[in-house]
Amino acid sequence: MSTPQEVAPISRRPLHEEAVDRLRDLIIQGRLAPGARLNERVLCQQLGISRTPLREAFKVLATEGLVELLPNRGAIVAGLDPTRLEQTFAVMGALEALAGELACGNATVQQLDDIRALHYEMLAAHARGDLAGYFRHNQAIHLKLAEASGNPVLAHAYRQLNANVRRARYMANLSRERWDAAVREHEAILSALLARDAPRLKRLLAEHLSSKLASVLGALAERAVA
Amino acid sequence: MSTPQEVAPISRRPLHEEAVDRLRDLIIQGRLAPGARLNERVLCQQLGISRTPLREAFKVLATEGLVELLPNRGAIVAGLDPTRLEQTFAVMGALEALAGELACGNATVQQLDDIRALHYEMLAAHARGDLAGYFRHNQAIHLKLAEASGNPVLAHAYRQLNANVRRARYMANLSRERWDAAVREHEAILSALLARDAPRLKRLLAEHLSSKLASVLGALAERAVA
DNA sequence: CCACTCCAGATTGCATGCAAAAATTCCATG
DNA sequence: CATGGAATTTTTGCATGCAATCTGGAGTGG
Repeated sequence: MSTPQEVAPISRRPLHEEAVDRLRDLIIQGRLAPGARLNERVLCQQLGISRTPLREAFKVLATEGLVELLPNRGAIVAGLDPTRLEQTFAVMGALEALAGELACGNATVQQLDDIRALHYEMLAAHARGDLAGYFRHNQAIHLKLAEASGNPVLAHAYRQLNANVRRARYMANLSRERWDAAVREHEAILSALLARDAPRLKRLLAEHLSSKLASVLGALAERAVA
Repeated sequence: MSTPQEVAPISRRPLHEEAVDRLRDLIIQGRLAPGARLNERVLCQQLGISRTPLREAFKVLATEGLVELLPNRGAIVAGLDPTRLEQTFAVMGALEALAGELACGNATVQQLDDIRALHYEMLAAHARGDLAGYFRHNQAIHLKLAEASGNPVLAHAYRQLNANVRRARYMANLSRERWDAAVREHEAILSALLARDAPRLKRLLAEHLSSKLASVLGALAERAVA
């Protein structure tokens, strides 16, 4: 067996990839608000690149559903209405259920250990009241779970949908109660995963997702009023 | 209710979109074989466009998983190995199950009628022995089912994964037996959908997909040997 | 006061140019 | 004859230029 990844680690990334990652982060973090116009010249200067790679990045982000391309009128950050968010959660639910089921059968011990480690780091962030750190580790856990399914197609689809969920997350401030509850849910999820108890894991993941949706929608509604 | 689509039908599409569609069709139909190098200059001439929109199309197709970008070395058509295909089918299964369930609840009478009409057109193609026409209507039915879920996010994810399945379909010649069986399966699926019997529909869709996978894998293996 | 037209500036879509990287050819050498 | 490597050609990555389109506003007529 060869090691195809290791042979060429010294490679400068193309500018358009860098641009995609930078812009995606900006959108997810809400620093580029939904509906905001993406002026090519301005972004070119801010990113220090020319229009060609930037426009390529727009096309990629449009395919991912994070920006909307208006022909002859440029690009805007895609909107994020509650309806669309609910629809996204419904699909995420189906994917996460499958991921959990497969992970119970396919996850390596190494992967379970990784997830366990991330779980404790997440608990640490929670104890510290470090919301950003909590989000980061939380995301990492869910992503690792998708990867532990052993199905890269599934993991890829999950990651792509997840971008819009993360966006909502950044907008919606977590209440302390909901935060504590989420941590408890994660405890149960981890325990089911480590026991490789697929039916229980699927149920817990569905409940967790449903609580998350309710929380995000609630916070989003508050923000809409304010 | 307004008719937002009707207001601006007279719009020339951007060249890069046209290029994406053309290239995607070429890849799905196998006219651009897996692993084939995509030379920019050659394709520019064939499509009659310049390199800029073509390169933008490459980025989009790479995000869709149909082409692979090799930094500084151009683009190639993504490979299509049986493992990856199985993984894709697993995800499709989860999505189709959800789509079927939602469609039973949400499909409009109009949508059901559309699907029924497509079904009979598919039967006509089958009777005629018109394989291409059969595939086309078959695809349309599955896509309409995803749309009838009322969840556009789901429909979009389904469509994207479907590209690679269609690719395999084009490569794998259907046996007469399998073709007849598929038609019978579709009869049952349609009946369950019209009865809005979600549990039965989900089961039938899963069986149908599983048969399809077996058929495609079998044909692919034969081709690999030959 | 409103609506409508037309013009100037700004912005996008696409083509092309140029430098860097890769592929290929060709020749020299063991 | 195989092999290594340097020069040449090809190809890619990015920047920029130009034409088409859009936006905003001033001016005119209703």
